[in-house]
Amino acid sequence: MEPHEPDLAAVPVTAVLAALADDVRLQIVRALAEGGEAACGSFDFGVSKATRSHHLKVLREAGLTRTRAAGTSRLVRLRRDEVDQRYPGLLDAVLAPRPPA
Amino acid sequence: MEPHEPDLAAVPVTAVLAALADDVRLQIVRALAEGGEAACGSFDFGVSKATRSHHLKVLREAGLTRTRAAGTSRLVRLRRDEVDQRYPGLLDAVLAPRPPA
DNA sequence: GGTGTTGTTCGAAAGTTGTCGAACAAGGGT
DNA sequence: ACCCTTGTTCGACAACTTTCGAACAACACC
Repeated sequence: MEPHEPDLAAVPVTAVLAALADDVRLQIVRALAEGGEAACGSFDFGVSKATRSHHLKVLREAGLTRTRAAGTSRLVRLRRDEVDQRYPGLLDAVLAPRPPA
Repeated sequence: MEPHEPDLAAVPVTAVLAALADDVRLQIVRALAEGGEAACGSFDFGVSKATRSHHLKVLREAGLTRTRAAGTSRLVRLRRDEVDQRYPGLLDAVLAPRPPA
């Protein structure tokens, strides 16, 4: 089955925000923003692979990432341009390094 | 008891995003961004007053709004400057009118 | 004091989410 | 063919969210 990667315009804002409103997922997005394309397995943030797979699905279905198969792996990348076009400044605001709490 | 209005720097990004990731709350924020200070009761988005009170609490505790008493009412306002300082572009990105889905 | 308006808090119900282990599927090696 | 690696899916469970009505608190006004 083809992965479900909706047009960003078809995803409600609240779904995009909800996708970003999780610590694990935010770390994944941060890693993708810095490192470009990466395999699912490279996101080891202390959760099981089932959980990781779930989070990647949430990001994908929120229109934030794309996934393509590559051998036994799957490579994930951020849909940066599209997100920036529809929500200019959002990723910058969310991912920017911030003064410590 | 004084309303709990944390310093924005003390609120995790994910909590801010989660606060915005709800339809009712986003409508409230939108109304505040356009109309300035407003009484709680002015946000009639088809939910009961108990629910409305809950959502305003979430926004307040995410550091997004301030509330002050005024007679029998409570006036709510967006902490726009502070939010813009800590998350430059976030509110603009989220509240901007968007091309229809 | 009593009455009405405005909000908050409580308790409960329904739904959603994050998490896991186990089972499964698809590829690449040897 | 066999196994190992990499991910996805399933079923379950706990925790959190959204929502409501009802009860309560605070204030204003007659």
